Amino acid sequence: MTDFAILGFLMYGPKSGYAIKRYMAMSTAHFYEASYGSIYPSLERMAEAGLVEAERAEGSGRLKRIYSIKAAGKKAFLEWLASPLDIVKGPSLLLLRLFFMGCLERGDAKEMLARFARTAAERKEWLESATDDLPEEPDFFQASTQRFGLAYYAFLQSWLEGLGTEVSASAAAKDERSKRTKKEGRS
Amino acid sequence: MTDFAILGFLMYGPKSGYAIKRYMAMSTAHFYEASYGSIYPSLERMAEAGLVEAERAEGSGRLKRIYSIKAAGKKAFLEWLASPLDIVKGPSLLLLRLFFMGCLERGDAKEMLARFARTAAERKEWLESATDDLPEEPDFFQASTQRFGLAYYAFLQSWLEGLGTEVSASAAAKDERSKRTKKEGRS
DNA sequence: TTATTCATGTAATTTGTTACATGATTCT
DNA sequence: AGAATCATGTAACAAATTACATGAATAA
Repeated sequence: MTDFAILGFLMYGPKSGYAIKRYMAMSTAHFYEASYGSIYPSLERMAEAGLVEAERAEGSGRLKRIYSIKAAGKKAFLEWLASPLDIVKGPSLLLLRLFFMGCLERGDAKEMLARFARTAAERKEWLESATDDLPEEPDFFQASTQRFGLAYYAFLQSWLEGLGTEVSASAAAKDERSKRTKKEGRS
Repeated sequence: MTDFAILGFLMYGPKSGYAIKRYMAMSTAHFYEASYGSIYPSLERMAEAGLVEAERAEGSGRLKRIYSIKAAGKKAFLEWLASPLDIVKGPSLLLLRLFFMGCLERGDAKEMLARFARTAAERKEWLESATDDLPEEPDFFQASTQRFGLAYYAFLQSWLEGLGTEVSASAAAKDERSKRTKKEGRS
């Protein structure tokens, strides 16, 4: 995946490995980010494979590689972009937790749901305020990933809150039932 | 993560590695699944660490290990369950694609969005029909992961469709503008 | 009897992170 | 002069997948 993400950034112009990482941090951090430990080796591999080429920056004593995407790289990237996508691949930490929450007491479970909902709200706020220092104006689709994030966190928050009230409601219903049972037992 | 998922399944009773995999396929497949290559080594590791214990199934010639969770395992599992969670960790293939869709022609992009929306709808249908052969009645939270899946795919589908119509609308607006400009140019 | 399902395991590979090492350049 | 940022890279480790190898039990 790293390879294609890097190629994608290079589609918008030549960049150094360092710059690619900076771009990621500013624009895709909420759904994708790579470390130097994967960026530099990936660039080297792709240079060997002829997908990108490095230009040693002129003058300066220390090596400084500016990579640009080559025709083969563009082809590979566009093929990847158009290839079928298994839309929700990858494990969901959140759902895995949720799946096992029956192992907790109801009170603890409710608290956790509330905490998750709060986290979703916080992430949303963070994303709202993080529209700041983008290098260039994001294009329509780049901006849409931001908007997706906002919509998704909102969805998540309300869903988790809904689940929390359901848990309360079912607890109340259970209390109701057991009260009635006791009464009937006494009568 | 594998370790905790496995411990979670063992919380509901002793199981073989094979059975754990089967359970995953039937109940958590849409957000988490592990391979034998991670399940068996994980069980072995955890047995060494005293989190689980294996019982060789009686009689049968071939070895067959039924694992049960021990006190230390329960403790570790419950700690994990209650630990703070970075709610949306992990890269999103979908958003990465979306981010770079400006590299495509508008028509191709629209088509891709439509395809993604269709995939979401299909996943939803698949999930609806996959409520079939669960081993036991899922509890409230287990069932809620299923419901989350349905709600999420619905959200995804409508969001993607909305984005598609936005693309069309902006294309139409652009056409409008250029038409007007031409007219004004002529007048 | 033959195919399928049950059942366990390993080796190679993939893919990535973390932590470290190094040094140039620019701002204060 | 010193701190922060720019900049590249590697080695150790982690986590998991894929493909393979093996064989017992059971259903057709």
